Amino acid sequence: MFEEVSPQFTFAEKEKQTLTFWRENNIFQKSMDMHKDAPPFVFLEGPPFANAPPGVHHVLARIMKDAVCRYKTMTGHYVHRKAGWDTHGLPVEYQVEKQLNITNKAELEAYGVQNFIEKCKENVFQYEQDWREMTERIGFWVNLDEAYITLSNDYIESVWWVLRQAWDKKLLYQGHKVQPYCYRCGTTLASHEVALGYQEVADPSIFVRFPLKNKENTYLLVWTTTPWTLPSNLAVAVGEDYDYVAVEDNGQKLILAKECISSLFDDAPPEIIESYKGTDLRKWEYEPLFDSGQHDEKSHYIVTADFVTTTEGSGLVHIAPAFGQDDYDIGQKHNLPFVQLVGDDGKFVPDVKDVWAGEYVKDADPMIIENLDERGLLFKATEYTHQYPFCWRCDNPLLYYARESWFIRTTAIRDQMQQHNQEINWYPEHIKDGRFGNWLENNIDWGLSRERYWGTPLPVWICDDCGHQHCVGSIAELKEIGKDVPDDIELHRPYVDDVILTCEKCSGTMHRVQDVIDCWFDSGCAHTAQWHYPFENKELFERSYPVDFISEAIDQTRGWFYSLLATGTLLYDKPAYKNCLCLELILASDGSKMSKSRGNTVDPWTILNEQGADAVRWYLFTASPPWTQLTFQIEGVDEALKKFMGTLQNVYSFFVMYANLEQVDVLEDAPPVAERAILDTWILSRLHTLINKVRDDMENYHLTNAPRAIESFVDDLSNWYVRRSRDRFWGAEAGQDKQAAYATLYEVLVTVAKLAAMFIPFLSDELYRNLVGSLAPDAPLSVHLAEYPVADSELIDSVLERDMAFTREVISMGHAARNRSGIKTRQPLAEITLGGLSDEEKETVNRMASFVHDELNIKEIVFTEKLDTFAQVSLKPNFKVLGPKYGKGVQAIAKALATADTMQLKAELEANGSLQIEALGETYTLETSEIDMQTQNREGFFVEVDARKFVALSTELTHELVLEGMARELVNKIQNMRKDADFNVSDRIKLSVNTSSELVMEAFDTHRDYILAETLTTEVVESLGEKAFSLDQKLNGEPATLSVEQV
RNA sequence: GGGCUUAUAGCUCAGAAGGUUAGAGCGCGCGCCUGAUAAGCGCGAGGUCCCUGGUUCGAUUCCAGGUAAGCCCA
Repeated sequence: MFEEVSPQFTFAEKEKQTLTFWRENNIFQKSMDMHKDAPPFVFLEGPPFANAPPGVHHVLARIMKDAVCRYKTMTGHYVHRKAGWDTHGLPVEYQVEKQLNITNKAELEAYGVQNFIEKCKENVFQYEQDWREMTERIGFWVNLDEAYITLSNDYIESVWWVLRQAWDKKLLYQGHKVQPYCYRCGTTLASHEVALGYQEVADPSIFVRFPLKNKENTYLLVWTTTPWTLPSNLAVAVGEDYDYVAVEDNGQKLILAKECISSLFDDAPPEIIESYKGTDLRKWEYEPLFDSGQHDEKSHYIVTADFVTTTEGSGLVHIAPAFGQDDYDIGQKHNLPFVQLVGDDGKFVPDVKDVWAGEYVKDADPMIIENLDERGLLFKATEYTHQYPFCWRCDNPLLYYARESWFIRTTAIRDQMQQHNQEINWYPEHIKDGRFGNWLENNIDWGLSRERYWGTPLPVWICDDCGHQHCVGSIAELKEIGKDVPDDIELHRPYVDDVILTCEKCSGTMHRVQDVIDCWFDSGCAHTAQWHYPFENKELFERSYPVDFISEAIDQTRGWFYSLLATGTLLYDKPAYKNCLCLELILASDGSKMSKSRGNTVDPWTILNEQGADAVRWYLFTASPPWTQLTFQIEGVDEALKKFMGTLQNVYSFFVMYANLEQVDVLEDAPPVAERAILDTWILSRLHTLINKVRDDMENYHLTNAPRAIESFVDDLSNWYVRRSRDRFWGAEAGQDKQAAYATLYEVLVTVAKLAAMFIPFLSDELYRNLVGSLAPDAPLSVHLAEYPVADSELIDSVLERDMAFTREVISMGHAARNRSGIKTRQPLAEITLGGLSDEEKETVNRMASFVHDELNIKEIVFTEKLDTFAQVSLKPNFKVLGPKYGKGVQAIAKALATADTMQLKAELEANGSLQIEALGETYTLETSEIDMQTQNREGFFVEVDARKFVALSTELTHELVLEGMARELVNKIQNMRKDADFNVSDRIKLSVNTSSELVMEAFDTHRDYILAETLTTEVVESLGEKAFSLDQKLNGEPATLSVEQV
């Protein structure tokens, strides 16, 4: 006996019971342990931040990971699932600053770095409990208790080791990086913060004459909107392919882009004296406008650059490498000196001898403009309105500013990274050579350092005396060479800042650089640091690198996908991962981005509590491929629940209900498949085809096609197999066919539970445990400990599947014809006529005739060749065949066929196997295979026509048919009364029929046995007492009073 | 401004190595069935396959250029 399936339940409630079962029986752990010695499939969890509650997009990522890991487990792999947490970085610092009402570094230092760091540690795990609960509730199996945490000493030590490897390979260096910097807060800003603070402002827009060397009275006309950067000018950039001219202006020669003339000389166009290409100007030298100091490197000459435009300005761009990324890159490329005349405080340094020394740069703008004007170098000064970033905290304008930074020289390993990228399987594939490939191609060195507090400290110490630098690679080394290092040193600021080393060169005192590192470097070391390699777990690490599978959202191309690959390449010269499933964003139901500020986010808990985890999982798996954007619709979750899970649940409860009621032993006496009914062999064939399909999709990480195929199978199972087999389960006598039906449905349900286990782990397990656990106590406890199904090719009969599909198509057309005729299905009809079928198709219909009879309630199937009596016939060329053969002629043939006498051509074709037709003065001979015969609807609503066949209904009713229809009407009415009266399905009844209609009486007498059997009537009586359930009915228009009562 | 992606029915999505009647589910309308009831089934009405050019006998599909949306970068 199976456990009864109660009709009163919610999936969400049942899922909670399943969670308890898993927990109490350690199913997750067992599913890993049982494969301890199996080939490993290595999964690496991208560590989330737990300082905000999880959202639906996290649910998406987690179930994708889960499905792959579960699948791999069930197909016999050892899948270790270690969780991880990302913990360092600016977002945490800002949250803490906000809490403490700290607005700049000075306030923070005053509060105390140590206190601050302790607050950060608390903040990081603020929502850990939420994450744990969500993770468990959605059925994401990952081991949270052995999670790697990027703030742990072990993790940091491994990251230090990685940095040391880079150092030893000369890939870690100090340089400059242009960053948006707030002089008031004393900090650089991350890009997303910059995006917060754009405002429209008016800045000066000036055109300056730069006197050329060796060309008398000739000036470059240079544009800038930041006069304060002019003292740091070191070059002028032009566009390589632009046209430049020298024009005559008040006795001077000015050089500018030809296209800019009109915007700069509105009144009278000046005379053009000479013309050049951008490349011609290259290396021309000019006199510095201001004293920028003495340098070894050459400076103040023209270079070419691709960012120069002529839509604004003059086509000549002033370059100050200290203030702008483009400028900085130019400086690097041309080996310009580095001139930084502005200090951390946003003011000109005292070295500047001009009047603006010590002035805040923006305040110095007018002074500089005035100075240029006095010297006759100012051509034009106006204002320029544009978007400029301001500090989102203090509202001061940001300065783009080259700051001392530490870099990883990723450009040195770019070729290897590109090569490794080619070895990675990307899903979807276009990421490889698209977004990710492009990113690698344009790779620049990784700006690693952050002038902040909460992060992995950069383990570089510098000698105060001689400037010697040393990178520490382990705690042991730190203790060995550091002075008085506490035994339990914590590798965070401010604790490591206190460690002092002795310089090996000059015995001087070495202090650590103040920076921490980019937290993307932390998570990028996960493949190594999660094991505390190389200090521990050597073997484990070696077995786990590269990892088989990672999956995160697409924004990680520049984030984790990149950082893993970069560190992996740097350390081991191997790709860090083999398969990467790249997820897209989830949009809100209105198609816009989900964000807290818009208030259109979806709280996963609402859904988990109402519809449950399986429903939301199924929705996310099937709605669209995870790499396309999904517009999240709650209705979609409902649909998944009703459409798919409801259907599966119904089939399951149908099976359990009747198996228990009929006391069938499904495992005993199961007949060999070959001896089962055609429906059984058909559904088993479909099942095994499905197994192949699902496995194939899963091997290719297509997590959408697989469940979609399962859904379509379950639909067939319910709406064809069970529907057509219903009476085999409860009407038939015990015997081989009944056994076959039960055995088949049992096998199918158990297999579907296994097939779908990685998508709907809860419902699958419930089905499995009841169906298998009840009968086979030795079987695995849970579906998640079972082996994944393997297709038996012996059971696959593709011809049968095709034939069944064809039969259902014919039946569907029959339904349509019945609909048109308006005669309800309960009324039997004498015959249907089928036309346009090939001999093979006729044979198929004959073989499947019983389905057609039962579904359409007709007595006979007739075939006809006379298409034209029922449908309009037209002939068209088979374009696919004739197109390549005749080219242009094919259109003429089509025209000729359309205008010719169709019936005559058809006769010719049938007689000769070919026909002749004239088109464009040529005669073409066309074989049967080169012609498409198409049918269209002719008058009359009882015929259903598709492209090449039709189904016609005979609507004439004989007296016998009317009686039979009335008998079925009686059965229908009585069944409804049974239901209305709340009888059990197996209750036997007494029945009385009182009617003045002779037709009803005759039908009742004629079909008495049938009616009694269908309605479980054991006794027909004249009348029933008051207890009986009684109703006046109209039966096909005839009056009758029916009464029923339980025996 | 650059790169990548997407655009098919009211909504969510399939699809076609280019072939002349483009599919499904939901929703809507009509009907059926009910010994599966959080029911179920059938049928129907819904489409310039984003736009403009090009290649081709033939383009919604391939190419180019737009437009719109999203992400990333500047």
